[in-house]
Amino acid sequence: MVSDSDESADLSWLLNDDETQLSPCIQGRSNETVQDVASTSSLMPHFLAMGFAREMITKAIEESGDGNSESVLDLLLIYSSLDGTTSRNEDKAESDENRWEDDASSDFDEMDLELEMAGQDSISNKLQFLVKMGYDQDEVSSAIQRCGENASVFELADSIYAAQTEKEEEFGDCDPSSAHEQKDEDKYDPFLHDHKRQRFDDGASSTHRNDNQKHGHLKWAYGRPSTTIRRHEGGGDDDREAELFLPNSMVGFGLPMDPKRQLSRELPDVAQCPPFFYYENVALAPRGVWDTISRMLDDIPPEFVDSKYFSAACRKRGYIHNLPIANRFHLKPVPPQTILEAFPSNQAHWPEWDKRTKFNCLQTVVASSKLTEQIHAELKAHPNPPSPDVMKRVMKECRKWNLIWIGQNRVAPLEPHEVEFLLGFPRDHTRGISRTERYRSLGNSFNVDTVAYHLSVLKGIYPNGIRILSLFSGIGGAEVALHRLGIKMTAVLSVEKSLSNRNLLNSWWKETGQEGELQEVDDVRKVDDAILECFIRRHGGFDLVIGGSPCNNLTGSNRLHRVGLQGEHSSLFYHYYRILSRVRYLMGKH
DNA sequence: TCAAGGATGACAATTGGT
DNA sequence: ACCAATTGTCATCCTTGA
Repeated sequence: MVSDSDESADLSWLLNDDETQLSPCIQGRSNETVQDVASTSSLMPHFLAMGFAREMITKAIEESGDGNSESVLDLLLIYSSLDGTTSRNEDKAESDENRWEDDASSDFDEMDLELEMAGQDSISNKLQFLVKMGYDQDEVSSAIQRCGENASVFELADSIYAAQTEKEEEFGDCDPSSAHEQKDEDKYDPFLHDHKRQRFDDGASSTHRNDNQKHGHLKWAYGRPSTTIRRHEGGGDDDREAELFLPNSMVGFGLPMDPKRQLSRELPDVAQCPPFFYYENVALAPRGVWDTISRMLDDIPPEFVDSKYFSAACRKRGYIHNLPIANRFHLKPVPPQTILEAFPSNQAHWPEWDKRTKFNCLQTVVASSKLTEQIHAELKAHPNPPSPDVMKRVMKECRKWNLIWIGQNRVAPLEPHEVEFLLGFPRDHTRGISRTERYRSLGNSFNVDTVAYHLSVLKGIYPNGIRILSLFSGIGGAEVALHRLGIKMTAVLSVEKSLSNRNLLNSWWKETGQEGELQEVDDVRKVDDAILECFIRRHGGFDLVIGGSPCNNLTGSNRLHRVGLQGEHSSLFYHYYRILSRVRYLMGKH
């Protein structure tokens, strides 16, 4: 129930201490240029808070020349999208073997070298970066002219796409009469291109960026701590009901059974054109990560959802998408909502002092036998029920490792098929690969019921089938969700690095008798215009671009390399952005 | 395949001050 | 009673070396 009028209210109360610390930098952005040394040094904590490495920031500040925070950010994002490793510049002289494993990366390496040589010229950097991303050089040049030299790479990419859209309009590819319907969210037209682009057209990019930044906080109001919001909403009985909609309950735009769920929202103009896209990642990422992701994906605020409202296991995730949100429906049959409903046979051994009703997030690894044996030994040695101290220790491990009771005083991790069940996959979906692999692939996957709830709106829109680009497909959570929704997949381009996962998806595709064409690619970095254009020529385009990029460097479970979006794996997010941009451009061209 | 390995951030509860 | 600061509790799509 976060309406626009609420959002436009005074939001200074949303800013916590960390954010007030950032304000000098944000203010710095609103100035045309920030050249004094004091302001430049203030950029460091700002970008550190965004998750960039210190060396990378130092390099970016040096190379940006003018110390303008916006050009520094551009450089940082360019570095990040080139390679996650921040130390690579010191390693320049060394061999390249540990950087990219395949040929697809070689042009990025060249690009990096060129960046080195280009030195101070950030305009040239941007131009080269965008050309390397696949944009036409002339188009980039005119975009720089339109947006000004200070425009960020996002704005430039955005502007190029806008120009394409407008060109398309001139050729009459789009029916202007349908433009009147776009206000009506319930009648979302997936083929409606937006013509009223004015976000970056006046060239005052830095002030716009500033507005976007502030707006970002506005839109994130529902993502803030409930204590603050509750205070804001005032007292009375409404508080009880309001809690359902509060951010920390992570219900997104509302649950299926909730009559007061939000039914419409205002999407940025740029997001109101095909294809639909759906992006997923862990909700509890380091500070600033979702801000960056959101900024790159049309400034759409994430929909944070905990899958505990859809299954017997928690799964806190953020989803950024441009799907309509009215008329969502729940996948049938509705899965068991509690642990004991899911596994009734374990009730006999479940001690009454284990009050869990939901599992925590299902992870990629499970508890060792040593741990479960320790617990067994400890409980056996103590009276029943055990002392509060023992009880507390046991419960801590049970919660941490999602253990279930399989006998008197005996606990065990979930079996792979039980994890499949909890996540909404068919039984033995991952069978055939090693046990360890199964846990890892499942732990990295979607919760099918949650994703299907979001995707259910597509059923009415595409009665004849859907063409999808599935990035980071994994074991095919998106495909399974669409299949279970009864949405026919006429063509799928699936990108997944793991061979065993690709094999799984392939077998599932055949076993379930899919009539559509499944094309598999092994690396997002190999997805170029040629591949995309080939698919588009063959099938006419994409209806949905879906995927969740690696969370390895974002999740709290990673004790060693939780370094944020620029991490080795998580930086692949930028390829999601790149590919989505290319798909939009190429579809506009055809 | 197993076992061992903390840090970060959200939130609740508490404290301490006015 | 209120606000701010502090402390406590809890959860987290994991990596590495053996």
